[in-house]
Amino acid sequence: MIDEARQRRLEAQGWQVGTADDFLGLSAEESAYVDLRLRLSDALRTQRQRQHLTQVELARRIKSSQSRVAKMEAGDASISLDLLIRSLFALGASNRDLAEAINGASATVA
Amino acid sequence: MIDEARQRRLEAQGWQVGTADDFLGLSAEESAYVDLRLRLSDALRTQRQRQHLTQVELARRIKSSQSRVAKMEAGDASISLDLLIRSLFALGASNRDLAEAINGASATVA
DNA sequence: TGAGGATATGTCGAATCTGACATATACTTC
DNA sequence: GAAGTATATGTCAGATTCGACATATCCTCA
Repeated sequence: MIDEARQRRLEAQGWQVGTADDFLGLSAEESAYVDLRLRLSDALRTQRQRQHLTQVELARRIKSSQSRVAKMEAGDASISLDLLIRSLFALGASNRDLAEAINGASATVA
Repeated sequence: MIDEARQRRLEAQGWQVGTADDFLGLSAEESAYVDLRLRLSDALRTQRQRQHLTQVELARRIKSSQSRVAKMEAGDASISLDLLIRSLFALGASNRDLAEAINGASATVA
């Protein structure tokens, strides 16, 4: 079942999903927001790997740490959209690239 | 001169631009980031007005305050992309809408 | 003129996010 | 299986962003 896998991934990333408001109870805004984060996470990892950079190298470039980069790519809840988007720009992404990452292929799990 | 007007707007919004690194010295990442914020600000105001909502009403909807909404629309530096994007979603924006706001008409001043 | 609604600006303590670091796990290559 | 390299996870103090509130400015209409 798709939703189970997705819920597991979301919960692993620190989203409170399973309690009072069951997963399917996420409001449209909430799920749009979470989905956006996953898309950007994926885009970040893809771009970094495409450029043959290690997490350490990217971290240095954005004046952050390897652990932050790992968390960005994992979709960790402690990472802001600001940091994700700044990082994509640091990898040379344009507005067009960003728009494509947001609007392109689904970030859905499984 | 375009850049003067833009610099004034940026400085008014709290970006440190005029000191050591002159405006034209903003790195590609920095100006992409600032430009993105302006685009989202504009999109937010446009969408709010299109829906005939006051700042107070939007604030209530996103569980924030009128002053935050005003600052969002002003491109104030104390506002995160997270809040801006969450607000757009709260106004019913889709990923496609968001992508268009990011990739569409320039947010350049004057 | 002035009352009322909408928006702008400044400030605050609380909440969230940050970089850094330590440490763990995973995968090669020897 | 040790050493080396890459990535993942947990924690923390300091920085940033938050909602809320007070207050100011700007319109419009009577």
